[in-house]
Amino acid sequence: MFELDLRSRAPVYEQLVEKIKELIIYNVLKPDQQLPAVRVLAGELTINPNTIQKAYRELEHRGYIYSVPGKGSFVKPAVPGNNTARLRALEDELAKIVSEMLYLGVTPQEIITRIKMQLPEDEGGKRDD
Amino acid sequence: MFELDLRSRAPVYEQLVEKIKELIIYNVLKPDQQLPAVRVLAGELTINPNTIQKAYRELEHRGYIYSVPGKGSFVKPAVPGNNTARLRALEDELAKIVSEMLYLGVTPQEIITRIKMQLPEDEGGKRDD
Amino acid sequence: MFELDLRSRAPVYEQLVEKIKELIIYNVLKPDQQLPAVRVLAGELTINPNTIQKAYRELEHRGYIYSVPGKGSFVKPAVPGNNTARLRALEDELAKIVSEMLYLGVTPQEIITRIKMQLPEDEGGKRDD
Amino acid sequence: MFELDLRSRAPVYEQLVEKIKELIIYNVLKPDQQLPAVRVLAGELTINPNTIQKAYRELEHRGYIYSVPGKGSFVKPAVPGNNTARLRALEDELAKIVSEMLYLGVTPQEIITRIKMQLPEDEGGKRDD
DNA sequence: GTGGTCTAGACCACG
DNA sequence: GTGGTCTAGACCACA
Repeated sequence: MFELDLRSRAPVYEQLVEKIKELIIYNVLKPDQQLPAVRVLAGELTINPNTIQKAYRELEHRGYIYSVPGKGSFVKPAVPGNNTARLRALEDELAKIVSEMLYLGVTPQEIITRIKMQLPEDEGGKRDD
Repeated sequence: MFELDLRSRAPVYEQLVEKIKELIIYNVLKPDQQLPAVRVLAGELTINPNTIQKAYRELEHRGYIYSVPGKGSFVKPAVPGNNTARLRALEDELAKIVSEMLYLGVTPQEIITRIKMQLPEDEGGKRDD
Repeated sequence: MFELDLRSRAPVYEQLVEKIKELIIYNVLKPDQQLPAVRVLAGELTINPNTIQKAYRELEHRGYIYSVPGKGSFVKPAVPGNNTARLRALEDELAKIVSEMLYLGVTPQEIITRIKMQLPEDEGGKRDD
Repeated sequence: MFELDLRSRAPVYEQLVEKIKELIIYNVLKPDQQLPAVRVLAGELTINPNTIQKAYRELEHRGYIYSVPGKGSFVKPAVPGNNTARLRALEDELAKIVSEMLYLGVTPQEIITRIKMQLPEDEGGKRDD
């Protein structure tokens, strides 16, 4: 499914949160799809089940998944317009990154160009699903 | 100068690093400008001088400031074109943020518009110095 | 493991950095081998654990080791071809040393001979691992 | 005569010692040649005369210059065969550098080649004087 | 048990 | 007066 870097300073559970969050954002894990069971994933990654559980708990807390007791954990569908707080945080981060690129000497045109490369075409603007 | 969140999970010295880095990137602290003395800043923020020093040393390692023993700590002028590694990291972060904004329902046009608002105008677009 | 000179002008943590770096370079400490725990080494050398940690962090910054919180500190395998800056610095040092040897009356042949003695043989010249 | 980096972490007097030592080693300052007077050099470099004096004292201590009270400081001629201690130290440094180059992936042939480039021709082996 | 953070307080070198 | 070093000792997160 993905790989962990056990040498990283980042705690394993944090890496898990980030990886799974990415899979959700990139639409690899679809809305309402079930996540691997804690013990299964723990077996595959050969890490402690408690660590998986901590990651799932954190993802639930951040609003990316929901858990049904006795059933498992599932991807929570994004509700457009209901995440103004998160969006504001993202804009702050984006502002910081853009500022740092300017500070490092990247021209405004360059920045726009690089961002456009990461966006889907204007016509339709479909994501891969 | 700025505020710290002593209850945050992030270490105090890391918060310091981030805050000061922002002040440098946003050009509030100009190149070669002297930073507050270790003991002075420690007094203002009511934290231990060692913590300030740890932050300053970290900033020095990351290339944002330089410290001269007996003289003080100063903002290091950026050297354009000498930070390819940092730029690659920034692009990765940027890609992740853009993806998450798309995931949350922001349209590509919106994203471009908001970024352009943060860029200086092409004609005479100097930053505040 | 090694000895420190507490009366030296060089800070204790710097001496530690140099000694450990040597052990890594001379392949006494092998890649991914675990270093002594901070508290253990502090006990053996009868110096403060914070001083050890400062040395370890410095070694991490310089790319010789990596530390995983809760796990320990380990020797970082060298990545050939990714250290042009360090290599340039080494060549400068080398030039200075060679010049001083010439100044002190050592002949060029002597210098070459002594260096060759330190190099592994071309055929089967493996270092001790 | 030369330049100092007032932004460097290295103390000014240490930089002076290194620079002057280099000038002697590279034979720019010839044996028994008089060094600039303390106050003159202090004026040229716009630093404190005490700093110059400290550097001169250090150079005298290390055997590179000698001072005649009331006359000034002069370059001390090197006496071949009378510096075994210094030579041993240089060989240690050289061994360390060679080891680090090997560690960083430079081949033995490369190392020999680079050192030979810094040596005068075998025939005669004259230095620029 | 590991590395990491933080404090309180002393001492040093530099200019 | 500046940054830097070091100690002693407490507490925390992670796995």
